[in-house]
Amino acid sequence: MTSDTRLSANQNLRGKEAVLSSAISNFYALGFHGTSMRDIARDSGMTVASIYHHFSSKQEILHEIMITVMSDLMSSTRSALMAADSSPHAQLQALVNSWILFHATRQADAFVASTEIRSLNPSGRKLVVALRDEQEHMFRDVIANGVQDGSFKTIYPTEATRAVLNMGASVASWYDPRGSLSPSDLASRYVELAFGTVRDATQVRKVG
Amino acid sequence: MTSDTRLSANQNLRGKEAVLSSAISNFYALGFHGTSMRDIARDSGMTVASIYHHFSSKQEILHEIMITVMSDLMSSTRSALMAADSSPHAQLQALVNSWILFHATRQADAFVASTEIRSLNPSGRKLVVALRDEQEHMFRDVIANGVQDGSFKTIYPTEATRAVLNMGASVASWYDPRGSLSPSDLASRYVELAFGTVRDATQVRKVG
DNA sequence: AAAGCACTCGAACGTTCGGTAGGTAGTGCA
DNA sequence: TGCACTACCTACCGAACGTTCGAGTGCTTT
Repeated sequence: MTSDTRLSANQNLRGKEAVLSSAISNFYALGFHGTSMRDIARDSGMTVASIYHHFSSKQEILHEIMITVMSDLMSSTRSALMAADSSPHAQLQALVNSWILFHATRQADAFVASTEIRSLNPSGRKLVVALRDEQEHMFRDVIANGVQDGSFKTIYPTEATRAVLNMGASVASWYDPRGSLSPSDLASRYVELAFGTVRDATQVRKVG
Repeated sequence: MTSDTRLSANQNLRGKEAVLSSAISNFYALGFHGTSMRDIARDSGMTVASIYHHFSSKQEILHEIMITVMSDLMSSTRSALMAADSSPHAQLQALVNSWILFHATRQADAFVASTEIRSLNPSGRKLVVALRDEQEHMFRDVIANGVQDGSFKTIYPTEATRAVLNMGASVASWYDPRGSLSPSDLASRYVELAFGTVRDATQVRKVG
């Protein structure tokens, strides 16, 4: 019943999960290097020494967060893609929709995953960059297919891909869930923006 | 003549400028909290104590960098806007073009300015956020004008504005100047992407 | 020649950092 | 009852942190 108003919802978690939750909210607010083990300990209701029972280093905490979040993101978009029918239009819609939903509903996770890649050590970075590249390929392939079958008209598919990915990722840094726009409303707007960048002239053709 | 290959081009600078240059390349690579005063000192060819003759704190170094870069960015876009003719189409083109040129040619500056806002103390942050808001208004006004006079067809001008700003800002984090695409080539492609998000159907109309 | 000033330095300050040694309480199982 | 194991603790470590001090050094102005 009694709850102290802390950084975020780490209250009822125990052990590893409490550490991860606290670490994410601290990394989100202060960055990896701006967060101390004492910060993480305080918000997880543990001592620093206890954290080292679950993790061998601060770096390992970041590593686990990054891998988890990137994997979740990948499986979200992948399953959205598989649920969609095979037209490039439907596929891009599904991808962008799930991409925005993720970045709007798991803001801290997504923000940390995209900004703290440089704080990983070389081996961890290599792994995470590979995951990110795989993710980018998913979008690029769908857009390339759409260009090939004439669904999309863009002559810059590479830049369009990156633009779609980046405009969506930025959502994590400014979206305010207390505002009037729900995550799924936002997602449908970004689907339209994405179609704009690949010049899928939905609305224009609808009129004619 | 003799030059040691260091992090970047801080070699021939003296005093304050050497400190700022070194600080920017270090903040770019390691982040504000990941950079120590000793790092900055090493790459500026000074001792730590000497830095404190020019700046009262590490925080003040960041503050000066942020204000300078944001002001430069604002005056770049402002003068591009003033040089363009008054049509929303020409004005958005001018804005996006200068926006991308800035983020592609001054990558470290732009990246630090956009990622380290949270590392500023409250008063500095307030100031920088105000500059950023003013910058956003420049874009929003041009897009709003275009919607009003029928040049642009988007029904989500607010999201389109943010998308244009964010996809452009991300350029600083991935653009490789050694690649085949020059900053101005990249800029012209992003101009097209931006028109796509506001549904200015340039190419469609050109055909008819 | 002297005084003032901008600039730089080596050497340290107190504090906080990531991480560790060693112990205690509780649980499950033989 | 005794052993192994998980989960957590108090107390502490050496190293690195941002910052300061007092002492030069070399121009410029008088």
